[in-house]
Amino acid sequence: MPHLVDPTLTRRERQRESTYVDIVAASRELLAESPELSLRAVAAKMGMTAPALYRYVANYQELVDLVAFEIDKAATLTFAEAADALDPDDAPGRLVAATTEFRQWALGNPHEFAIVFANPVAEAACVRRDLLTLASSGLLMTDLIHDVWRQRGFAIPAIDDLPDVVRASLEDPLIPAKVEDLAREDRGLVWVYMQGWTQLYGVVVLEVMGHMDPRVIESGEMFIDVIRRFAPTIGLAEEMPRLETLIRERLGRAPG
Amino acid sequence: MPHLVDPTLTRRERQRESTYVDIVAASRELLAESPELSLRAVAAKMGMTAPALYRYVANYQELVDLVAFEIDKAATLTFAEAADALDPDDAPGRLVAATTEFRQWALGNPHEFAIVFANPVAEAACVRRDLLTLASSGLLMTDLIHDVWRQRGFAIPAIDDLPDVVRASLEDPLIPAKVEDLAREDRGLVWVYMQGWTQLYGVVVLEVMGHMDPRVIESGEMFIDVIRRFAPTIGLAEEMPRLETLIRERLGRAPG
DNA sequence: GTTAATCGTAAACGGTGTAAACTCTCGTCG
DNA sequence: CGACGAGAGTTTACACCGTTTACGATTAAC
Repeated sequence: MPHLVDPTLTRRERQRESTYVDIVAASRELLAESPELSLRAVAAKMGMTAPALYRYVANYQELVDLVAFEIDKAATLTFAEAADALDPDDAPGRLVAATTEFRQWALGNPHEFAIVFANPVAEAACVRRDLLTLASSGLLMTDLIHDVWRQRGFAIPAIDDLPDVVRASLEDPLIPAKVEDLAREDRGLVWVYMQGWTQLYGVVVLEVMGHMDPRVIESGEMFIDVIRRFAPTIGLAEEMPRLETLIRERLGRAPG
Repeated sequence: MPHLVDPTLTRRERQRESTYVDIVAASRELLAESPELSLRAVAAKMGMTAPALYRYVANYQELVDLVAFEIDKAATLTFAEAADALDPDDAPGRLVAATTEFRQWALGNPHEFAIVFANPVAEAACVRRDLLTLASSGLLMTDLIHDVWRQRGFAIPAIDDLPDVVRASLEDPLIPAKVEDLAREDRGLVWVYMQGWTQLYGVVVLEVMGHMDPRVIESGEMFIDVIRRFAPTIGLAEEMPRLETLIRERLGRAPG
């Protein structure tokens, strides 16, 4: 949990911080009911008038970015928790637990998911400059895949076999990914991560947006199928039966 | 091209039809510039006042549905054209051409794509009762995969091996898929289709929404990678090198 | 040629994001 | 302590949005 009572901050600054927290809280309450997030409604929920919010965000988009960023941060925490419920030595289980939790969260909080996802991805590279490089679900996922690789040592593509533009993207990624502690010859792992992230995000988006047979969504069979098809890529083919039961346990739980 | 001048229609009815066409045209012009589609702007662009539009759609959502439906229809036509540019005997080439065209169109018309995609999928099961069961990109894609199967005869999952809920979904699909002319024991093909559609839609959404390294998007390498990884599922592993050059040719073309 | 459906208008209501000017409450400094 | 100035909030106002209502004009039909 971040900043309890940072004494280096003046009273006004602390008050301002807490107002930011209130803004996010009010926004998320509204999102729990309606898919539309309006600046005026947020202000009203906080007992303020709309123009007052302009002391905290420059415009509506910045409000959305702020909320999206904080949602991502908070959700990532729950994904990490799901992983931490398993043995640290069970990297595959941890990865699968986090991804399943991601899927369950998305289905249970479609509006929050939409605000993080449908956003043009700028995602608050501004406003609150603190904690910006931390959190973000992407970083967690890289970490988890990295752990699987360290424990199971699956084959990763040789970086020189990859297309030029991909290589450039791996050596200096513009997308959240913890990459610094990876030797150049191991950077192919990041490509694997991007492949996996694409698969995962792909199914989940389709499910949340309802672009799939409702019964298939409800059952989670397509989600499992995607994971099953991806498993061999990270050396988890043999372990898949065990992981599948692990997934199905989590699918039963009420999402959210 | 649909209905030239259907003489069974009275003059008023024809006028009304053409107004619908105008509405869609105006909407698409607006979408080409701004991501937001407003009923008032559509009316203004047509030289009408906003309330007049309520003679044609019951509310804003219905306008969106109408436009989304027509966009899907029109876009599907261009996908089909891309396929038809190839030899009818080359089902794999046709499939790949259509999917690549789909991707290029989505990237070139992100707002139109978003309106079709971000929509709760109800997608105008109303308003215009004509041509409703036709078109829809989904149907085209099922057809193309079906052709590949007929020509190449790849292995499809036995329907009885699939989870119950999936089987139910295949026997009576709620999602656009041409399925009637498929024997029960061949219905596993529909599952393959759903898998492929999930993969395709997944990458494209990520690319359009910008949730990927811009350089990777620009190059299309992740798109190609997804197709390459899916190819074996429909028996196209050996043919993939040829298909890949086919894709790359299309990627060069300006999207839109 | 009258009638009635159709298509359009203007006016209005409540909602939105946003800008400007103003007020009040503080923390700071002389 | 008292003045000052920054900060946080208000009110007012504007332009835009979806939507409803009441009212004209056109036009097809009897």
